[in-house]
Amino acid sequence: MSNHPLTDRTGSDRSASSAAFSPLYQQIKGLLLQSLDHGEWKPGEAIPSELELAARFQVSQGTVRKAIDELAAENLLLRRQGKGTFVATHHEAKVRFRFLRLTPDDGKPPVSGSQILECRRVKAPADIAALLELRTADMVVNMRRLLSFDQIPTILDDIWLPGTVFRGLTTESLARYRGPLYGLFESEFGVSMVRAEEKIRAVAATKDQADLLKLGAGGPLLQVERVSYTYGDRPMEVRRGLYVTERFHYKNSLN
Amino acid sequence: MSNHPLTDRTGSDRSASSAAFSPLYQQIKGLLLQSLDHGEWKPGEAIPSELELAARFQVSQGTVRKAIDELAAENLLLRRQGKGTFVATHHEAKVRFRFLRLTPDDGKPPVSGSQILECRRVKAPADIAALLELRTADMVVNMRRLLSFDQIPTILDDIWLPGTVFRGLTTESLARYRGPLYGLFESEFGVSMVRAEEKIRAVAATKDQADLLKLGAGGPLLQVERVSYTYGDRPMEVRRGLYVTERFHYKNSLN
DNA sequence: CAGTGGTCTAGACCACGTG
DNA sequence: ACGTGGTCTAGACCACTGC
Repeated sequence: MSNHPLTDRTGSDRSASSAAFSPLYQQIKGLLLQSLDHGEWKPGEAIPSELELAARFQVSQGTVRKAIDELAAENLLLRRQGKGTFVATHHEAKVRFRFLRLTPDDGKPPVSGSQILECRRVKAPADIAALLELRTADMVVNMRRLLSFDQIPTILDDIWLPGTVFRGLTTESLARYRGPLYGLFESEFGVSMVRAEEKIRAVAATKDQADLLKLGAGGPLLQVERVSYTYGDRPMEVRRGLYVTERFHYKNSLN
Repeated sequence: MSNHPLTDRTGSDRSASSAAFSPLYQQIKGLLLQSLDHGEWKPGEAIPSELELAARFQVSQGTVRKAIDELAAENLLLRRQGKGTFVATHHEAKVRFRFLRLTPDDGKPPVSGSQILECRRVKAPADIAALLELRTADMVVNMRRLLSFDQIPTILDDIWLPGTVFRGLTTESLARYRGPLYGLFESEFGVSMVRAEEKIRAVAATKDQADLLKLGAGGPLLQVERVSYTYGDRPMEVRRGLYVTERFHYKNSLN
């Protein structure tokens, strides 16, 4: 059988063993990613069945399956036997802790509350601009909030978002919203967070931080700097969090 | 075609849709895990080819492949096209940072040094015994060490190991050894660390800790409590590390 | 050139969820 | 009863490694 019409994967017709070789299922995966990015299927919705996709891309079901397998392994898609394959969403109880790794020491799920301290539009500081791949002249949304668990102030977040994407994000709209922030980003701004990188340090609380977190000044805090990415590894959020780790800890698994 | 002879996967011959259903490839995976655990193939060695394993287990190559795929995804096996499939080992430069997530801020790989402070055999304290699934009467090896990067003291480790498994581990044998500790565990004690769970906190340094780490007392430290597991999720190490995060940070990826 | 893992296909049957 | 994803098989061919 000759090469698949999708693309000539090797560069010449009959396997010249040349530069870039991309398996068919990777190309399918790329096409699926594009459809997800373009919003052809929204978070929470089902994508077409494997057989439909196989017909659409003119490949076998097995090849589509392998592409979907990888996207499911990366948590972009969710397979449900008998029902279909669904676009991952942050509007789900079980997914709530995919990005928040702070866990109560005693395991009891806490009652959480959020207080918006500030939300304004400013010119991007140099470090934030670099992380978000913007120019320093570009506008960003800067928001600060205090999260409490069981009424105890626990997380102080300082969040930066690209201004052109997150127009209309205000203290009021934030205060009205109940649920995870990434759910709001999905529904209101069409931004799906797909992956994040965190850098973690121990720092001493400043006076201001200590006051907000009801702590002694100089007390130890876990500093978590996060950059979150949408489809295509485009950075969409910088978040600097300060965690009080007296009744909670940051949980991580190593494989 | 009737059920596979390995086990009757459904409980009755013709799919009674009953309690426990385990796919064939999961059973194969279990058998491979057993062989790994029993040391049939040692770390760094190649396991038999997919076709050989298929013949041995009387299944198709595709089924063996799927079992191996999962073990490779869990980093227990390592596939190398054209060469074979190998048992993962901690004796490898590229695997050195699978468990150590502390990374230099500037990205330059540091020169590392290790100093053994103490190594003794004691009765297991209650908390350690619980984590290692031992009785408090059982003996454990307790070792403390100081790791330096670029001559700067950076990590203070307090390590606990089950005494029956790690006989003959002494300050001298540790001092002689160059390389990652988990490599030593593999070669000398036949213990492969396969997975670990970490709980991370920010704490203030005590006087003793500050002295060893050349820090001001009360300074912030990253406290990392790790439990490491071998095959079969058997806990084999408890490690309490204190990290200085001035020039280094703990790196984590969220998916 | 032979052997290994990697890709792709086609088809059969199973388990799950929903009418 | 039907459609979905999940398992299993058999066979062909490709890419990589080493003799």
